[in-house]
Amino acid sequence: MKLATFNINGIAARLPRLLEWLETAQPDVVGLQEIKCEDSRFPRAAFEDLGWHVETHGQKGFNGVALLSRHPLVDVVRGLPGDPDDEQARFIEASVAGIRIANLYLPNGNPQPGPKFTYKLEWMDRLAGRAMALLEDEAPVVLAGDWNVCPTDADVARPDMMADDALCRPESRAAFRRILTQGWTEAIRARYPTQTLYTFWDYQAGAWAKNWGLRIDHLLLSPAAADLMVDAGIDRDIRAREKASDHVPVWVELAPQAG
DNA sequence: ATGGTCGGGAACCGA
Repeated sequence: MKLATFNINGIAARLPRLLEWLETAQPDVVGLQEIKCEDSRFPRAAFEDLGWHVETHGQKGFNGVALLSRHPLVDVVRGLPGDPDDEQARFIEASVAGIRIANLYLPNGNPQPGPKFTYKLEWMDRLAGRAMALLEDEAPVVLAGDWNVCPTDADVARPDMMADDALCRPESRAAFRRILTQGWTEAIRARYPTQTLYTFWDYQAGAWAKNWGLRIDHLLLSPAAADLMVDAGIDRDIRAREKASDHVPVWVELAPQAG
């Protein structure tokens, strides 16, 4: 079972690139972030005609997440539990083939300090609560998404330039570590402990050409899921394509479950 | 060159 996360930065602009990548990468489940459209405007048929199951949680213009799956998606939860007043579409969760997957688009938090940074930290605190609850699940669990957190300076090409950025602030990193230490395994760092790896390159200032990247898209595995991990990777090359997203897909391959 | 690049959606905001 291959599970992936991909911030596509607008489904309307990215549909051809996304379909290409699905064809070549052959994932079983994909968490998309920044679909940037209402549910009614998501091009469901483009995926359903190819055999995908589709669940969306969108909003007009910004944010928005979706799940694509080769197998049926059941027990869908839309919105991060814990704050009924939160109107931002950043979280969708479902079960597929005995695995629970939460797909998240964590708030960016810039500029910091400020209300957006406060919202980011509140959102991470709420996510920590949901993550803790999910660890009680009998199924293997994967927390997938654009976390908008560089866990360490090794995940930042230009740490000096990013020191005051909400993606790198000690408060953001501490909140990320608090979730990790509940018992989650970060798939890419487990698979590649010391490699310099990025998942995002800004459109500005020739960041891709200079490899000024950030590693902010992560897959966190519950202990049961980590036991099943056979491989993980970052599909870096598609960043070079015309009309590419500023993020690239990150994936993990889990072995079939016993029994 | 005191900007630079995208996407959404129709003037700017978000990243």
